[in-house]
Amino acid sequence: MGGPKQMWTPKEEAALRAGVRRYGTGKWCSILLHPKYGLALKARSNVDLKDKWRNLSATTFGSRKKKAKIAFQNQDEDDDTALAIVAVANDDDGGQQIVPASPANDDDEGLSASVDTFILEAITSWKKLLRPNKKSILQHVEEKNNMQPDMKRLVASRLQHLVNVGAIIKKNNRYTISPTYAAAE
Amino acid sequence: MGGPKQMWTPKEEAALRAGVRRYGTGKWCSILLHPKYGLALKARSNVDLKDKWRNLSATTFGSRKKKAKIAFQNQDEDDDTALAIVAVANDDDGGQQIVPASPANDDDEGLSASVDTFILEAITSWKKLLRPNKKSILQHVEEKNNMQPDMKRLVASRLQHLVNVGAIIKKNNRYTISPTYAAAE
DNA sequence: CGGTAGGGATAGGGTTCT
DNA sequence: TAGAACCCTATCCCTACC
Repeated sequence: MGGPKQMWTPKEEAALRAGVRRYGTGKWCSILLHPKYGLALKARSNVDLKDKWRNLSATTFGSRKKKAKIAFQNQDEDDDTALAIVAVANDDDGGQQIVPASPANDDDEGLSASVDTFILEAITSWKKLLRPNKKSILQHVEEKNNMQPDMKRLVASRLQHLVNVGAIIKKNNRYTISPTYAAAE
Repeated sequence: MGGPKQMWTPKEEAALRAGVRRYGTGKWCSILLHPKYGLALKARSNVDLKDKWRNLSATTFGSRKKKAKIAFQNQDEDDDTALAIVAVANDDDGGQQIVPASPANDDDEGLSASVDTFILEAITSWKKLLRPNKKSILQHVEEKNNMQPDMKRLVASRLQHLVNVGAIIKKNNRYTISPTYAAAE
């Protein structure tokens, strides 16, 4: 049987989110039949999709005590309220428009969103004392998102963007989550 | 609640080993449902069993620090001089067939079972003479079971499992049938 | 029989205590 | 520092219900 545990890749998550956007929840087989999403999710079953969606929902709306990354994952309807990152995170096949400051934005949907997520994740999950610098963040993102050689530029770009929108703060070349966002708690 | 730490007693460990021998790893609830083992382990949860088994495995085999996968691929030669813990208690529940539930690959349960048989066979046939080391056992199994290049890994894996379970004892890189286990047969 | 929802079990990483 | 016990939760599995 399959190995130990198949962790979901950012790409798969993106495909799932986009699929739910299009077909709604509970249409797992429909999502798998979609040419694009189905391709990205070819290693997953309908039950897998169901389980993963349950997870995403739980971490998004559930306990706010943990990692801040949960605050930046959004999926359902509009309500792209307080968090700027949310707007970026919601891309799907439906004609998108926002996608700010995305230099290397190609076909790959969800890439910027994933990068943003990982950047925030890197910052929030950093061990107590040290705050990550750009290199540390890049390393984290590359681990999570094993891909593209352009990743360096993309991370730098998204990092700058997140600072610009006030999601994170840069100080002495090190980054922290903006108190405003942390306050969302 | 959950006062201090509840250290595992030898009796509990024995029950766990016997349970794994009967049901295999990853069947923690099954072990707890067993009338006898469950009784001895009534203070433990399925997760406790899983955690304890992980600890036992870790201390029984390599205290090699690196990645488990690397260690797994490197176990060509004998190297570890660990003394297998054999606290196997009164597992008089009748001679149980050695069950599958291999740690690494459980692609074929019957295969693991037969490998176990050959391993035990190899050890017993050596009994009068020298106690076999891993290489000797591998050779025996390969003769009996002409096949797969994966056999090396499989034998090593099953060997570890049998030690874990208390069926055989490893000492100075050589193996013997556990007295307790031999008695049960 | 195929798909879904939900409960529950497991695996593996983290954390805490000694 | 390491090891044992325990916690957290993503993933996987099982069953009932259409």
